Amino acid sequence: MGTMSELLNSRVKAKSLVDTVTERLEAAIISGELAPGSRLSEQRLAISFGVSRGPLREAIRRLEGRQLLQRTANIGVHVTKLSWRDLTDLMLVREALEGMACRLAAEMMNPAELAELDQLLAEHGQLQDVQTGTGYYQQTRDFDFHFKIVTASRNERLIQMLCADMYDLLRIYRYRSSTFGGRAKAAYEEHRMILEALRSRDPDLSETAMRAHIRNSRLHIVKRLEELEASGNSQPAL
Amino acid sequence: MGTMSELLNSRVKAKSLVDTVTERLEAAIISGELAPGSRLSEQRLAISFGVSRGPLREAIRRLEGRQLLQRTANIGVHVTKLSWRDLTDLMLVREALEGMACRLAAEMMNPAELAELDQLLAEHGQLQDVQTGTGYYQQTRDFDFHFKIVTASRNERLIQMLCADMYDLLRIYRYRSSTFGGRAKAAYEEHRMILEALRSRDPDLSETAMRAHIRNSRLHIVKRLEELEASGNSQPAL
DNA sequence: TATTGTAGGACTGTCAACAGTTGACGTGCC
DNA sequence: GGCACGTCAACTGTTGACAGTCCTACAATA
Repeated sequence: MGTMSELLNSRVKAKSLVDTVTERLEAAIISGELAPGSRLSEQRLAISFGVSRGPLREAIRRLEGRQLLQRTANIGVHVTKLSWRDLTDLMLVREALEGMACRLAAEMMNPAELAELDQLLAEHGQLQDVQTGTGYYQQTRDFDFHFKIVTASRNERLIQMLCADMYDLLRIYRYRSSTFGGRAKAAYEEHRMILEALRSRDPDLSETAMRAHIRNSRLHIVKRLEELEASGNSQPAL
Repeated sequence: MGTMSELLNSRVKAKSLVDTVTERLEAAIISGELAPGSRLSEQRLAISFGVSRGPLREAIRRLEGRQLLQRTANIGVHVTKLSWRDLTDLMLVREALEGMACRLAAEMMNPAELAELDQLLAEHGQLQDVQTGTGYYQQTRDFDFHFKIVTASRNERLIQMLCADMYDLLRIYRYRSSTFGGRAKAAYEEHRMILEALRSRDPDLSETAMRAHIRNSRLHIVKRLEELEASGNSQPAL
C-alpha cells in the first residue's frame, strides 16, 4: 500500500464529463446544497454545470440507481427525501452490516491496524467535547473510526455498501439536524469497548459490541425525535 | 395492504423508453443472455433493442449505479464479473441483512403471514426432490420463502436491498452453476426451524436461525468450490 | 362560486450527427 | 523473424435540435 509502483501503475484518470458531473452532483446532494425533496431542472443544472444535457442526464441516471435521486416520468427528478422513519430503517441496516464487518475485522485485522485504531481513540479521548460529554463528537471523527474497522473486514462488497452508499446517505442528515449530538462520552466509551473486543480477536464479542453501539445511537436518535415532536416541532420531515 | 385505495391511488405507469430498456437489459444480464465479463457495444445493443443510443446509455448508467455493469472510459461497458470470492462476500452480507430482517419479522409478522409461510413449507415438504434430499430445491421456491420473511420486516430499505439488489445478483449464479444443489433436505429442515422461531416471536432465536441457515448455505458453497478446484476444474471464475 | 375547457409555456424524452479516442492491422526497418 | 511505427475503422463522448407531455393560468359555463 502506498508504494511508488502504485503511482506508476495508476492510469491517468480519463474521467469523462459524466464522471465529474456525477461527483459534483453527489457532493451537492450530500452537502445539502440541493435540498432533499427539491426538484431539479435538467436545463438549469446543465447550464450551471457548464455541460450539455446529455452527460447530466446520464449522471442523474447513475445516482438514480444509487437511490440518491428519484425520477418520475415526464415530471422530473427529485432529490430523495428521507423521512425520519427512513433514517431509523437505515440505522437498522447499518447495525446489521457493520456488526458483520466488525465480526470479520476481529479475525482479519493486523497489529498495525489495531495500533491505528488505538491512536485514533487516544486522540479522541483528549478532545474537550468528549471529556465534558456535552459535545457533538464530530461525525467526521466517528466515521473515521468506523471506516477503519469496515475496511479491515476485507469484504469488498461490505466496504462498498457501508463506506460508499450508507455513509453518504447518513451524511445527508448531518447537515440538517443535531440529532447525533449529546452522546460524545457514551460513544467514546463504546468505541473503546469495540476496540478491546477486536484486540482480543473475539468475533462474537466484537459483533455484539458494534451492534450495541449502533443500536444505542439509533435509540438516542429516536428519543431526540420524540422530544422534538413533543415540543410541537412537527417533524420537519428531515 | 391490498385495499382498493391502492388501486385508485396508484398512478398509471408512464414508463419511459429508458425504463423498458433498463428492465430488458437487467433481465438479459440476470438470465445470462449477456455473459458476465462480456463487453457490450452500445451501437449493436441499441439496434437490437430498436432504440437510439441515448436511452440505452441512460439505462446503462442506471445499472452501473447498481453495480451490474462497469464502464471504463473510452473503452466500453462490461457486464460485472463476479468471482467466487465475490459470491461468498455477498453471502456474508446476505447473512447479516437477512438475519436482521428475520429478527424484525419475528416482531412484525401477523398471523396471516405466518399461515402463508406454513402453507408454503407444507407444499415444499411434499416435493420429491426435498424428500429424497438429493434434488436442487429450486431456487425460486427458496427465494419465495425468504422473500416473504424479508417483506414482513416492514423495513423498506432492507426489503429493497435484499429483494431487489441482492437476489438479482445471486440469481446470476443460478444459471451458471449447480453450486446450490444437494442441500434440499437440510435447507428444508432449517426453514422449518426458522418458521418455528418466528411463530414463537423470539427475535434473537429468529435471527440466529436465519443466520445459521444462510451460513450453512455459504459453507456448502465453499465446500463445493473446493471440490471443484481439487478436481482440476480451475475455477471458471463464473 | 365552483367546475370545466383551453391555450400557452416550459420542460422532459428521444434522436441523429459530429468530434475525439482506442485498438487492430499492415507496412517498413533492424 | 521480430519490433516499432503509421494508418484506418469502429467505437465512445458529447452536442444540439425536434417532438411530445405536463403544468399553469385564464376564461367560459352552470
